Amino acid sequence: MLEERYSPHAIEVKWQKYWEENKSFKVEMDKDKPKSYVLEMFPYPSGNLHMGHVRNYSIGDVVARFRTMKGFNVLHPMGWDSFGMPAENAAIKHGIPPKKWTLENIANMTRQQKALGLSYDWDREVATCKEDYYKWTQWFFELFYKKGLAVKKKSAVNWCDTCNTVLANEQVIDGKCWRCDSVVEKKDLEQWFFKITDYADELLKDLDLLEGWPERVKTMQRNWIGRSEGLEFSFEIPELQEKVAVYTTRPDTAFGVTYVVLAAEHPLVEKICANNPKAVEIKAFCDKVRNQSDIERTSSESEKEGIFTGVYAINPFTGRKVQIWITNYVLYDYGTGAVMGVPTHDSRDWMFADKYGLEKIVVINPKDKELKLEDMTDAYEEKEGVLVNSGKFTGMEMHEGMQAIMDEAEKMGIGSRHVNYRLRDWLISRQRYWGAPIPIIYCPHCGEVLVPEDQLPVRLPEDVDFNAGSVSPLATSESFVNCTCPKCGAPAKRETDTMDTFLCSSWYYLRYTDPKNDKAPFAKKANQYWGPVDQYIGGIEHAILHLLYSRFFLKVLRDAGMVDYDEPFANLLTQGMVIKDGAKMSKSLGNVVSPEEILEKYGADTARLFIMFAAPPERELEWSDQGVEGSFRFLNRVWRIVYNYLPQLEQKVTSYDTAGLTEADKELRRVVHGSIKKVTADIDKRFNFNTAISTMMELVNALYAYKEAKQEANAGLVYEAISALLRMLAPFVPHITEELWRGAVDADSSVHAQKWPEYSEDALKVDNVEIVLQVNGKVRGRLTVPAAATKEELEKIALADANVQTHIGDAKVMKIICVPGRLVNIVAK
RNA sequence: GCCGAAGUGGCGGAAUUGGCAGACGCACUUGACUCAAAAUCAAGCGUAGUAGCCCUACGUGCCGGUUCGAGUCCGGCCUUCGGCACCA
Repeated sequence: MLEERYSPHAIEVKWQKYWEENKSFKVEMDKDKPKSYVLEMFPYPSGNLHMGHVRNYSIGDVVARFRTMKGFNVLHPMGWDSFGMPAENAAIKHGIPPKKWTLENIANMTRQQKALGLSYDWDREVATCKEDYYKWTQWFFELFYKKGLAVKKKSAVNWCDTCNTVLANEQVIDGKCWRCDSVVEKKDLEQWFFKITDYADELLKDLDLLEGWPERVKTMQRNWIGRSEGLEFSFEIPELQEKVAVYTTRPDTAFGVTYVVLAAEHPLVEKICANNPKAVEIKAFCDKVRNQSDIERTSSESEKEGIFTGVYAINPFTGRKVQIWITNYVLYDYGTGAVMGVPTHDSRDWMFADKYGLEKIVVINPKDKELKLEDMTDAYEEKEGVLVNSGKFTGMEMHEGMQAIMDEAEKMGIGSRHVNYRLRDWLISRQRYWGAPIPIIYCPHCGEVLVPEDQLPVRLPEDVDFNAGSVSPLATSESFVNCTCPKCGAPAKRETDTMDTFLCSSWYYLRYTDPKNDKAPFAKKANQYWGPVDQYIGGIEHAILHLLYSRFFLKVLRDAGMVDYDEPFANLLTQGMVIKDGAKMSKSLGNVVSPEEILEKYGADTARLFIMFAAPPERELEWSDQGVEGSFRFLNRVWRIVYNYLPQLEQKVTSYDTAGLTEADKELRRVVHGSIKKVTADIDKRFNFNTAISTMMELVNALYAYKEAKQEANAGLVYEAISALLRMLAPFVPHITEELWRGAVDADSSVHAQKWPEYSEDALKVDNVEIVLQVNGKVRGRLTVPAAATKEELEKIALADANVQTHIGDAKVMKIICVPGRLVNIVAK
């Protein structure tokens, strides 16, 4: 029996319990049904859900429930990205073991998620910190290792002193640590890398396949990968009997080279210093540059500095002797770590040449004029022009010259065409405790040895000192470090670093397809059925990090034959932030609204409805307490109208005779079917949940208007309207619709097990339409005409209109434009 | 500097293919109900002119263009947000 008043808490608890006990959202493979894999980015178990989570999960839940009703077999799982620093910090600060802290947080956040009424298959839950998960993370490390994609190498890496660990390039934002904002230092260390650069070209190219991704995210990834094409060629250094290779994207300016610059770390520096009277000075300069932080070094505003080495190189194209300099503005780890200096056509070189009085030669002229050095105030960098002062290439158009000079370099054997990427290899080792240990053993005889597969997982020890400093806390556990070599049995030592948590999250979406498998990370069959993710939903902050790493991971697995598609996420929706008073919710601003507080006051359905209604999903969402109030009001309105129509619904009349409908009936029927058409398209094609909801509000308004109409309600029509309304609202507000469905439509079935409603074209038809009368494009009147009116009839009616005639006045009618069903426009002069 | 997204009432936002700008909601105003208030139901609500309706003019960041007709298309700017940036 349906209560007269809507009381959210009682019904929400009731249906949540029912769904849980009945495992209502459990799914299995079913070859007879089309599948859909809907996934929200799994959270870090920080302890409490925030509004961003609620938004993320509400969007996912609407999509999942909608597709289920549309007949898809929907995979909609949830899990935990549960390794990471906060757990370790809790251990350091409060002495709570990371595992305990993490599991308690997971328990609390799971409770909060369940209170939102989300349709997850909880049997598929994964947590990356659990042994049955990180065992496979380690297994993947071994796979990458065997394929030569996991390598240990020494290089200058990013070090965060606050977090006591190295960081990947992607985790350094503006020279600062992504997590704690401390300035990152460079350190020369031997570390484990994943060779993501091997896949740079494919990661770039395949972005074109991702039609269902936002342009913004693809652009960010393109920028990050940073592909450039150019020429790599060498200058001879006769006095050292050496060569120095440079990389340039402007080979057309090769005849304008007046000097060569090296990065301070360049290996030639040492040779240059041997028997060099300026050796002490040069070394001091290089030390100074190397000690600058990345921020100082790479800021384009900072002063360019350099020192002349006293050594010369020969430009292979001109035979000219040019000075070799060392500077702070050349990056050692991009290209060859050395650059040719062309002051006239590169503004950085211009500044440098000005400062140190180096020669300038014009080698490109704009198409229509001649450059004169004395008139120039900066380099000419435009991408069009004609070569001059360039030997046999003089007179060539710039792009033609570029190709010709590259051909020449290849012919001369001094260089070749080359592609460079900004993307660097992914540094995956971390000197931290709460992560998956790297499954490597160092043996004094055999060297680096993988832990045999049957000995995985390498378990995290518990007897560690979390304040170990610049080494991983794992190094303080004797029982962990000391082991025997799997190959020769000699005493050996374990690797003590753990893996970047982004590695754990690079494959979790695959585990969901087969979460309990203890023979493999997932069965190929399960993945063939469920994969790839059809709709991925998450924050834009992962545009590069997680989304790039996952794409890389999947391509490696594809090449290993484990999956047979190219991209992990076919469609991506990046939701906007939830803000209040114009700013991101934060403790320091005091503008945080906690989900629990809203749930307590209004219930989950109101919270979900408001979040879906207040803004389109990709945009920022401005929190409004009054808006929440409005959503609550709407749900009450829905409740009341259903309650009001109980007498009609109880007759169980489920059909009606279309011939016997009154005008009011027809109008309601038209709104019902029009709503079904629009709501379906808004959810399915456009993800415009806000307009879907506004359409349903209009439907509710129409039901109120129908109630006011001076006639008896048509029970069959009312049944159709209420039944469609509840089904369409069900993905958004699952509890209230379930209660109303069972109480007013069908006590024995769940609204969530129903088919999505369908509309009939026939019901959309109208007898009369209102058309707009225009004179010269301006609206001068409105008329209701039969929908079937012909062009000729419309023209006649339009010309007869009094106001239209006033506006035509004495002018002559030139022509009449008729858009049936919309307007008549009279062009008069 | 390069790349991307966006600019519409007091506010959040609609207008999907070039065809009535402002759907829906919030806020506000009024009426009904009530002793009263809340809740609810009904109505109004871009700006200006008009007591008021009708009506008229203006109105989607700015300037221009195409078109019978432009929030929407084209050219040129401005502003805001986001990404990359000494990447040769």
